[in-house]
Amino acid sequence: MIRREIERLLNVLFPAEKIVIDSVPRGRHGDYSTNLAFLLAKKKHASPMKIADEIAPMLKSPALSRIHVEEPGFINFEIALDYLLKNLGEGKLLPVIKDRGRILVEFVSANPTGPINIVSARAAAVGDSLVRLLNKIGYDAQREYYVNDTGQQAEMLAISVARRMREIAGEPGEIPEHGYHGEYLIPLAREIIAQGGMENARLKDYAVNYFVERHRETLARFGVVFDRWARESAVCAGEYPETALRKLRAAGKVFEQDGAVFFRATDYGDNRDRVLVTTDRRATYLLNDLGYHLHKIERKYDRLINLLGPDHHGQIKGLVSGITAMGFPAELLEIIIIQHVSFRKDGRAVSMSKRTGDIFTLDELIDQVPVDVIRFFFLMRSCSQHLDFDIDLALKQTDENPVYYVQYAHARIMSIIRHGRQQGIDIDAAPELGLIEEPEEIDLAKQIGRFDEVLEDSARNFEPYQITYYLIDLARNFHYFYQRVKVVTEDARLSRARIFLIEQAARVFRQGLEILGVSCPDEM
RNA sequence: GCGCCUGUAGCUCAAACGGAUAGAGCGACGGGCUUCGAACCCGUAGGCUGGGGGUUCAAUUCCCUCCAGGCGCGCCA
Repeated sequence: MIRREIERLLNVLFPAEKIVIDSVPRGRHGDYSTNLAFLLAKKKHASPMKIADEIAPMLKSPALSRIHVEEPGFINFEIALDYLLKNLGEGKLLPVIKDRGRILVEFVSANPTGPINIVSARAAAVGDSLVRLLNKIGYDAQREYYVNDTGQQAEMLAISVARRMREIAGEPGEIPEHGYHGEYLIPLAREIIAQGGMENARLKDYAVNYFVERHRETLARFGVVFDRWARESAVCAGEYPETALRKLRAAGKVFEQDGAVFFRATDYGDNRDRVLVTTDRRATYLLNDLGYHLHKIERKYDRLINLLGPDHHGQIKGLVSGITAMGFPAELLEIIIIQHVSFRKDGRAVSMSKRTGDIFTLDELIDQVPVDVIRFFFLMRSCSQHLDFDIDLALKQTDENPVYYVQYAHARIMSIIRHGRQQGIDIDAAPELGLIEEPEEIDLAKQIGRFDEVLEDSARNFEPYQITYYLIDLARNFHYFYQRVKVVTEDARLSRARIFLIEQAARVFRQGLEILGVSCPDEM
């Protein structure tokens, strides 16, 4: 909340500059600093120090107690504690700005041909938290799941299931090489047999729906509920792919070659042109996907965000250039690649290939590790980082496990407040904020006041992990504070003021963990 | 071969848009409970940020190049 105040202050005076506000390194004076003097120095051909000295006296705000200049030209700002505490008291914790816009986040979208694997699970955690975050700060964000229920994959699924059914009946039958070999098809095959079997076309739909339902259940166990399950078949039925093709053709970006229809993706920097319609007149995945995105755009979102697995980065160029070619701004679509998860158990890497059937599914993971821990671990890394998931560490209920570290801080606060109440502290009385003056208290208050900045940054970068880091850091800060400052003492007024402070910390833990989709118990 | 991602302490990772002395956790070593929850806290050791060049007042961050690892390069999805 302070940073925004400084931004406002500087923007009024220097609206043309691209001002950066940083936090000041530890051991130096101040809380925030700006590079403004360096920017102006270049234009005015003066020394940054001189300019900083000129600007500093012009800056005045109730949010700032002190402004001073440091070599080689930084302007440092110190937070006015009374302003900070007063704002915390008024509940200004979240950077809520009304009507920021409508955002659609599409994620997981696992093919309905088998269980949800670990990379998709990570996407589920990230996507869900992203939506929670965006909604919390004033966007209208929704979760969407795209079901690829047409094309060769679905056919192959039906064939594989049929083979499994024959196998159960005692007839020999190999599953084709590109079919699905996983044993997870066996229960489905039995289910269909129990219903007296069914012809091929119905079997395909049945199998697809079976997995869509499994996915829905698994994700619900994981705490992720989608607002909408879009079907590729429905998109096709609505003739969206045809419309996409027409738009591309109108833009002059379509040509025919060897009996197939191509999109001139190379015009947009792709390394080759992409097939839209095959020689046997079938729409490719790209064309259907472009149609699907037309469908999204038609629903009037200000922003479309897609989370994709690392093996899909090859298709980004095609999709983005297609959207651009159809006449939509490239910024409309934001694609985030969620990098791989390598998974270790008993010091051994576990393979996740769907083809071999040696799969580590989200369900299996949830069976072994608490959902709180899984989600927290998935949100501890930037999406662009490969993630090492150590299941042995995840299972530890000790201080090594950061989830409990954060939850413990909150439980501890709630315990102190209970204790305070027992000691007769009037929790409902207005706190005298002026009594807060110990350095540990001030540090804690300042860090609490940064929550809104973390949410802003996190939302701008689409990286919920920044919140995770912040919460761990806040927990550390609180535990340190706790060790040095006694909250509940004989001094009732002081106790009340300190309880106010830790109440604010507890609020941040609750809000933050809620965004991560992790529980926040009062006792543990 | 082309494209994307990654390389920071023994291990796992931070450091948004270039900013000041590169920070945490785990592991190692040494301390701290008659006091609000020790699932906690404090201290010490540990770094040519993969190598080399460049741009800049300022580079872990941007550019070039090399090295190493991961992934992707179908008229599959």
